[in-house]
Amino acid sequence: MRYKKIKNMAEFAALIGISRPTVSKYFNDPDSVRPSTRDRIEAALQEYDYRPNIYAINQNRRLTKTIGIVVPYLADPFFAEIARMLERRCIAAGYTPSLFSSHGEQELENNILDNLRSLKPAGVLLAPLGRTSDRKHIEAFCRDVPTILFDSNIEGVGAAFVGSDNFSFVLQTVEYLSRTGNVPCFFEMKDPANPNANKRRLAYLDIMQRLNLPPHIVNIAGTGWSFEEIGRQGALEVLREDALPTNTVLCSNDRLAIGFLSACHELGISVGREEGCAIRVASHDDHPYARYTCPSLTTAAHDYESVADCALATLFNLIEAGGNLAKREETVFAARLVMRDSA
Amino acid sequence: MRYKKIKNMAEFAALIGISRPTVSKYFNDPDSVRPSTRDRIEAALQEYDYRPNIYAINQNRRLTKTIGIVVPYLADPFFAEIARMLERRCIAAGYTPSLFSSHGEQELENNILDNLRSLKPAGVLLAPLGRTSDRKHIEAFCRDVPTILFDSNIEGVGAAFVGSDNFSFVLQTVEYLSRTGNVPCFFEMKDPANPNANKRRLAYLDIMQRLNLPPHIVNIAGTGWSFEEIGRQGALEVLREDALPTNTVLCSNDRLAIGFLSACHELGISVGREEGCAIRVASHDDHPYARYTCPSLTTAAHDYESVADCALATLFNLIEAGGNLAKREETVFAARLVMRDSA
DNA sequence: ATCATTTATTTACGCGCGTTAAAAAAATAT
DNA sequence: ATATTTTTTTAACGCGCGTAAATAAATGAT
Repeated sequence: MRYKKIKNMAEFAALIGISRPTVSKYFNDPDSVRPSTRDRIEAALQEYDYRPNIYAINQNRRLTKTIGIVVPYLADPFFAEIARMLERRCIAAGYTPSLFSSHGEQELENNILDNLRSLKPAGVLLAPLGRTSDRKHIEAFCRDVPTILFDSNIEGVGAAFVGSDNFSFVLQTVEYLSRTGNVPCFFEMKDPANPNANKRRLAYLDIMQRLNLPPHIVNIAGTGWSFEEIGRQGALEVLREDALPTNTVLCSNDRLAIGFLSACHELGISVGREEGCAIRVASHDDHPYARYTCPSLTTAAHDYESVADCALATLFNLIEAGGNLAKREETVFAARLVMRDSA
Repeated sequence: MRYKKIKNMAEFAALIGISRPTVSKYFNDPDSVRPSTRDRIEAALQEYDYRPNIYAINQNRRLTKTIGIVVPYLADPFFAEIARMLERRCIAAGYTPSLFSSHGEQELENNILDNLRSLKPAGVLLAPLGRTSDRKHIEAFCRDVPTILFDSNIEGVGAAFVGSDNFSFVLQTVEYLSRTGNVPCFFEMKDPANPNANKRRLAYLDIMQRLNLPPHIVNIAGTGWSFEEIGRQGALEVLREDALPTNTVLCSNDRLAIGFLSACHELGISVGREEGCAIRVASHDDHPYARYTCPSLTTAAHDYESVADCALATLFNLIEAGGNLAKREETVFAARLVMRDSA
């Protein structure tokens, strides 16, 4: 490869004696030019190292090949994992993903959407902050950019929603726990930052009522996204005061449960479903680390793969349909109970 | 706010009766226009909702306000955490961060750099794949874009390197372990994907020699980035065969250790520094979850904050200096031994 | 009121590319 | 060789903005 840096398409085209529009056509679709021309361009591409400026392309194309992905908190392994799957699928489909984290803040979420608008993405996969989102802002964004919501629904916003069925999560864990032992209490933050927490509490209350069981909610203090530490502190407090209403704990999510298990270990409380264990702990999400807690965590798993597949399939439909779907569909996937050793 | 969408700066300028170059000047630096003009623009900004297209800006400005951040694997909480810190600091400094994950693949790393070039970022913070990086490609990129390497060094590439001192990590753990009990063996993947693994093994061998202690390396199989599972499988095998050369295990990194602890729990092997425990396990990184393993993991901690601060400070210097530093400095931060319960 | 200074406007060009319409050239068919 | 079809070239404009130079207007000092 000769070292001669080429700064734009005109220069590259001149160098090989082909007109710029033809080269432009080639990059849009290599099959749209005559084979002999294609060969000359591709030979030159080996020789010199030129790549069209993707942002200049995006500025001009009606339909770009960029897909925006926005999650509320990327340092949460759950979102890191789903983002990873989405990115890989985008790349496989010939798109360029662009990933953003709102870091749990409304202002950042708004900024990210404003910047995304400039990017003119073909479509956007947005997992909103949820309760703390700026609904109007997101609505305005969705009017301009084909957007699929995932993980956390905002009624009527975006062209579709794909996520997990919180009711199914709680139904399976509650049903399993109460069938195999004592009735679970529900362990959660009083003022949770993550979007699905409220739905899970409501599901818990609803299910307990249906099963004609007494609900017990254990609210712990704490704000922000450090769920493990919040769970641990909350658990230490509750356990020390012996304030647990039952010996079976259902945590709102796995990160709280990780903190809970850590607290139990510190206090020498044995956790598990086996004979002789003091308490059972279960949870929701099947967080990437749930397999590696001690004891391993019994939890209701997201169908990560299906959510990722469906979200992207829906987005591609939306893009092909020119940005509008006949009706706003909400697709939710049921949980899969993963029985491990903690309950 | 009136609903009237404004598509570009010219339209916005016309609407308020100010020339476009003046509006452009305002967005570059609000203080560069007369207060009365500034007020009119800002009043209009309340009224209508217009934001300049950041990618069009980047195409034209010599110095953009974008900073690229590239990490080898974002679903690894270590990288997620350092990326989070870097992003927040960029935003605080008035820059727009753009985050990318190489997903452990050379081809993706190369693509990301190619796209970043189009973005014309003011600077880039790159944590390369390391051994599996395409050195020439990264070198070529660094010639065009002011780049600071972090986490994993590539000799002579980039304007500077900021990271952690692997030798210091291993020195502290080995010293501590051998002082307080048996000599540690070194538990690692035979063919590790993460960049710092080799340096840690070499440091271990070096330190053991200096201390005149017999080195033992336990190599386990496995490829890819699922370190917890690899560590768990490896540990199960080694423990079942009773092939551990000593009762003290030093894992190359915390993720392997998490898997190791999980295996111990499965096999009913007690881990800890207390009397009566069968083995001790220590590790390196102070992974966000190291605090929550059972028992909590004794490890050598990265100085995340200092690495993030220094990497950005160096990058800002580089940017101010116009893209060239007098000499290529390598800054490494020492580890901090975090004594918890596992060793 | 006059002159000097600061700030704003006009005009025009550039960034790197997409896109279109008309004209020219090349390939294919007859 | 001629007519027909396909492909490429030429020329020109647009995207949304930065920037520079020349000119005009507003401000401040005297």
